[in-house]
Amino acid sequence: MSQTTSRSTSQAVTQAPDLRRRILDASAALLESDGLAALSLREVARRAGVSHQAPYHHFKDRESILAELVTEGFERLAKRLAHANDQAGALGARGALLESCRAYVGFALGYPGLFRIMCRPEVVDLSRFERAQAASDQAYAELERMVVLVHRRADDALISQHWAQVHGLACLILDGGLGVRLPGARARREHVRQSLERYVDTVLPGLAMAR
Amino acid sequence: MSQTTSRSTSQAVTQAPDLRRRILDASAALLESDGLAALSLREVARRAGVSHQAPYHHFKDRESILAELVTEGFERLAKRLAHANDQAGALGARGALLESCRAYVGFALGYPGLFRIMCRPEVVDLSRFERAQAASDQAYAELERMVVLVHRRADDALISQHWAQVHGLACLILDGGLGVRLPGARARREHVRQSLERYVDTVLPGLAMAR
DNA sequence: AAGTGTCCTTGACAGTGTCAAGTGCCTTGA
DNA sequence: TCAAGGCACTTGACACTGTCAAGGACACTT
Repeated sequence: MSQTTSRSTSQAVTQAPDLRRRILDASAALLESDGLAALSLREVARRAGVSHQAPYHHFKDRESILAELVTEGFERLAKRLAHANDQAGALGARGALLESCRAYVGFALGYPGLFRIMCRPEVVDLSRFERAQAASDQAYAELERMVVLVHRRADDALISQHWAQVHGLACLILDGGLGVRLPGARARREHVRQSLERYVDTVLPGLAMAR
Repeated sequence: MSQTTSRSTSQAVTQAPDLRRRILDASAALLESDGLAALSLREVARRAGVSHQAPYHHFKDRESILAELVTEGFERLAKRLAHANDQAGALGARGALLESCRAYVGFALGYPGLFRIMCRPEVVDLSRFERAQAASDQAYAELERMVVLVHRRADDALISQHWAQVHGLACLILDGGLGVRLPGARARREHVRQSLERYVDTVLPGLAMAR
């Protein structure tokens, strides 16, 4: 009991300062390694080395844990998109747009398990979680900023078109038929590169020639 | 025995000729009304008026039931896409492309529960179900046919771009932030119309002016 | 020293998917 | 006509899940 209860061993220091954080980390790890179906509260508790009820002291229910992961995911995504936007001065509109697309798809392919629950309302209902919704809105705002940057105006249909393009590509590679048709990470990356460049050249035909 | 078995009550005639079909129908209904989370084999069996193990005589497991629904879904989607392609002669490339996009998104919005499981590999792994995979390939082939029809060549990046556009729009309205930002079926339909027209005019700028 | 709140444990319950075994009815073969 | 066998389904059990309820150890206040 000296290990688990009294947090005085070096092991405890490295792995168990904050159970809440440990639960989130174990959940994220399980999500990426074994998928959503394998992510049960009890398994998470087991991996965190606590009883099956311990997580309930830090989260209301299973969905709340996933909502926290989703929130962090949207925040990271928003940051990446913002970074791309900020490079518009250095890279120009075309370069920044391409960078933004890469950021979105790259995030999805980098954290497939996380990205999936970020867009599955039956898993996490964003309207139930204010912070998650806010983080999602923040990511949307960055997409909008990019569209304004490129097209010089904010048009809902334009934003949708842009968002759908990157989101669709991400989903299709992750979950849809494109992933099956592109075996290997290298083939995927190459395909993403080509598809995104073609997209950028489609919406910015003028800039395409000048590059 | 005049009917299938000796369930000779009038009720049986109307509701119980084929348990396999009844299970599929109950599953589909549950999927659309209460969502995937509510779709349990036992609830389906209850609604079909049989014991919780009866479905296992017709399907290997839960995933097999969903795979059958997914198969039928892809077949219906492929048929709709084929119909749009076939109208290219009458409507021209632009009209047919628009019709194809509408078919895809319309299908997704018309059967949201079904469309979701069609693109969730953690729910139904297509590679496990030959017929489902074939139906999916059939739908892909129709998308490819449309791209060839419009661009006069088959280019993987072009197909991805097109597919991502319609798929992304469907997913975002169904599951992502776009649905939240578009309350009401009317607003959604209008938004879809605008986004798709803008997309079509983007990939076919020449035809856009001549319309 | 007593009380109080925090963090965690143990125990229980209903619900799930699935395996194993049993039951009633229809068809078939002689 | 009647026994044999198979088909369609039922009953029962198991391990697993999320969640509710209650208890128990410990630190802090007063």
